[in-house]
Amino acid sequence: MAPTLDTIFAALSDPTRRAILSMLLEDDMAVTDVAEPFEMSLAAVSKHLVILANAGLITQEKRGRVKWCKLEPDALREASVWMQGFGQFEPVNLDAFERFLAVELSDAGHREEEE
Amino acid sequence: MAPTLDTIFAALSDPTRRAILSMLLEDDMAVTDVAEPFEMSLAAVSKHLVILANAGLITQEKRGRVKWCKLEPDALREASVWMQGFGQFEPVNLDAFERFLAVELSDAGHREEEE
DNA sequence: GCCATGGTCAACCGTTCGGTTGAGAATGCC
DNA sequence: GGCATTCTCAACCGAACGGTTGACCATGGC
Repeated sequence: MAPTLDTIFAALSDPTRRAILSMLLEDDMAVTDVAEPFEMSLAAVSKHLVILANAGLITQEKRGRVKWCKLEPDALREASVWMQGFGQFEPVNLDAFERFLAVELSDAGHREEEE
Repeated sequence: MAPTLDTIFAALSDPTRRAILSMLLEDDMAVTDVAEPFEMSLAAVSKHLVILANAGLITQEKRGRVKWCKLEPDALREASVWMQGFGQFEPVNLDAFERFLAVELSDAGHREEEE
């Protein structure tokens, strides 16, 4: 499948997949190792990895019986460029990034109601 | 509903909703006017607008019997900041932005197969 | 008051999504 | 060869998604 904005944003919309991307920031990993911290089956994680690969966000390379997963930030750039059109974002704010990453990893989604 | 990375990226994953955002770049619009160019019911577009509003990407304000939709780029900034962690993106490349926007608006998703 | 306009709600429908389980292919080890 | 390890495939399941239609409020114009 070809990466498109559809597939990229859809891939990013799932917290498990974003967590996987965060893990791959540190280093390349085998599928089994990616799956280890998650409370779901290996098959489920394998499917998530396929979705990330179809979106172009990772690549997978098989060496022996181990399949290595590698982050591919270029696809994110495509989506980022699209988003840039909507707000003249100021240059990267790494403080804010770490803040959001922390929220994300410690179970996001629990904020006050709005409207 | 509170905007989260989940809801923001999910909202952005649909081409109709991205097209709506592009339209709202130019000016605020009434729901009926937003719906006009799409080949789907008003109710369907209204649902899309609710999803965009829940993601914090737009706000809706009712004046008289007309409900005005307004782009809210701040939510995009949140997602953008998250993405920045994955690639040290160089400063905005507007040529690339226009290229992708053109692809998007002229019916995206028809590229060659990959792997 | 009456009617047209603007928009949402509720019910429904087919498809996709995120997960499970069980089987099985491919590789590495001894 | 035989067995454990790594990973995918296929079938299934319930929930969510993207759309429809029809009923229905609420507002504005006359």
